[in-house]
Amino acid sequence: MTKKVSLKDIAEKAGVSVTTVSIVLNGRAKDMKISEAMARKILALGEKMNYRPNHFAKGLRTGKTNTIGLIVDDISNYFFGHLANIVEEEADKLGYTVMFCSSENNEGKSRHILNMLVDKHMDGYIIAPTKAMLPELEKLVKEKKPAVLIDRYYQQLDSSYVTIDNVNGSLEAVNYLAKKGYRRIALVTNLTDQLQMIQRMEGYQQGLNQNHLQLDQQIIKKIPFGLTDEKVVKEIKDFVELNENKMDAIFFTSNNLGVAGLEALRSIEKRIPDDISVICFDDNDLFRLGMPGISVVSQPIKDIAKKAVEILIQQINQRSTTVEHIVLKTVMIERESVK
Amino acid sequence: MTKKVSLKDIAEKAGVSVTTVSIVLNGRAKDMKISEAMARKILALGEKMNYRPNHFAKGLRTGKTNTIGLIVDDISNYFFGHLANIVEEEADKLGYTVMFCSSENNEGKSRHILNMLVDKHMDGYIIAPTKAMLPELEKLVKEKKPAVLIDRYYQQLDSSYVTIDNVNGSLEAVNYLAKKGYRRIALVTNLTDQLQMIQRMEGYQQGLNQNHLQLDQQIIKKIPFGLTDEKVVKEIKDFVELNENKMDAIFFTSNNLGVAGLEALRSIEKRIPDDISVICFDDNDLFRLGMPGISVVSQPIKDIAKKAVEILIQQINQRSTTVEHIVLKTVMIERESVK
DNA sequence: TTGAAAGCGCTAACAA
DNA sequence: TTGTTAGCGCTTTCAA
Repeated sequence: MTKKVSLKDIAEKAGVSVTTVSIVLNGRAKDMKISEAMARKILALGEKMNYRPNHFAKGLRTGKTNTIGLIVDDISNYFFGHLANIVEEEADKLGYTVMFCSSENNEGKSRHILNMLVDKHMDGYIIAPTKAMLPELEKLVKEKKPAVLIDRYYQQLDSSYVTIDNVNGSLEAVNYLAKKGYRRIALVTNLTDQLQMIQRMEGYQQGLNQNHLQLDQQIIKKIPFGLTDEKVVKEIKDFVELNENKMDAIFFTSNNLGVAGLEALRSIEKRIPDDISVICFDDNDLFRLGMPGISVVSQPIKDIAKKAVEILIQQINQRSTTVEHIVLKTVMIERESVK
Repeated sequence: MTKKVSLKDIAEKAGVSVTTVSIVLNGRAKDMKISEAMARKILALGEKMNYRPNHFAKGLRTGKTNTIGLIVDDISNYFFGHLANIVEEEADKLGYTVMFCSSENNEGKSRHILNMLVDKHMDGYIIAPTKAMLPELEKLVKEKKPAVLIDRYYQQLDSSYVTIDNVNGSLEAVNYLAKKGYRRIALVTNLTDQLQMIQRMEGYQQGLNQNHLQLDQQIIKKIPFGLTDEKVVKEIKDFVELNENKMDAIFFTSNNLGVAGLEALRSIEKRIPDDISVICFDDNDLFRLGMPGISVVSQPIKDIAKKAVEILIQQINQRSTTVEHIVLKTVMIERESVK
């Protein structure tokens, strides 16, 4: 009862060799021309004895784990949490479980967790990459390990990825504000060289250009990663207070920044949209249901996740080496934060 | 370069046996009285050759995976996402990775994922249990596999758990409303026999009693699990519209219900707190920063997660069989949703 | 149509 | 202080 049932146990009971049992239990009875009767008997026995294959042994032989590794910035973040949810759901349908790690956008941890996952022989990886992972990622790519990047990618890395059109998303946001007559559109983003942020910044600049607005460094705030939530709020608060007469709208380039931004604005009693208008990259419950609702550039999270899993599993199964670059569209959702 | 380095490779290079290498690389050189020089040499070689132990082989021998399984309702949920984040962080500090699955409060999936995790030999489990898992859980407990339940537990299961004082949390919420003069406090909860919900219901009833209020089934709504978000909103909307003159406040017993509730109330243009007051079990960004802020009974998510990991790892390491029952306190946070 | 045997990489008992 | 060896449970030649 308590002892684990192995192939050998079944083989003994059935009076056959482990080989035969292995073949049958792996559904290759037909291929190997095992007799119907034998196959049925073994299958029944496996069922009855509640045989569960030993993944270690299997893995040791085959190198397969049926596990995919997921690395995100922070699983408690709205975007990544929802993404992880779909990834797990899709993976589960295909018989995979997922191991997740949060990089926390932290150099040390980034490197370390990817190594950890590689050591544990994931069959494939879905990764929101970090600069510190680059060497490891290059190794993965060189060894043709299945991997799909999400949210951002690195040009020098010849790897599949699924992202969104960040430039255009930002551009739309700025155009939208400009059309409403805003001329002094502030930007709150992260201090980083991660591509998605660079691109959102790029879209912002293009937007200003298209609308003949001057880029003003004074109303651009870049917040480093790794600060506590309170710190971020404080930074934004100080930034707005210092420059309030120089801005009439603020564009937050992420979920997190937007949430912190709302908190900051509230703390200095700025009313949205009366005192200042707000728009944000990424959606969440607060933006959707808070008063006022916050206009956003939303990402198709479900599609991103599904596509990433799809591509990854394809790579795993067929060892297809075609590198896929998927760029999905964002959707502007107008709410009440811009008047 | 591309070939994996094994103990044997190192042994050959060092001119010793694999045993010696194994011992040294596992940090047991001192115990086994391996000579300093030898140890240093092997260590250096391991480093240089970039040795990475094969987890399959190790697992096959030792049964250890250095992985813990985490089962939550839904990783994209605020409560569980934040919980998972801390679990992963704490586990990582101790050299463990975490495999997560969302049960989605779905019978079939519940059973299936627990089996999947067991098959993959997690060293331990942190589980928000579901009724469908009960047989499997009993087996786990009987076999003394390290496991800690969170959020809820089952009386018949002699297992460690970390929860909060749900009864008292609800009681405080009702008392708070009653003190403010509310007499017709509606309840929106889930149709389930999960303990945390039963207890929150219990606290609600006690609260009514203590304040000499009548329990009125008409203003109690129990929403089944598994509905789409839209469906939940619809249910709440209908419920409120049908009974609006019978209620002056609503108590939502979870995060999800609260969010859906706000959406429902907005859709029928009920103003909080002018038309109706609202209080919710669980906190989140929307409640904290939305206008108006929603008063909540908040859970100490960090403490729950940390405690769960702590207990679990203790069990894993010392195979301590002492079953621990931790019940943490909730904190009422007053905001503007009750006037 | 089935079986014997090797071996994946590691650890631990036992020997030396 | 170090080495020999068996074996964890499985898959896969190769042989029968």
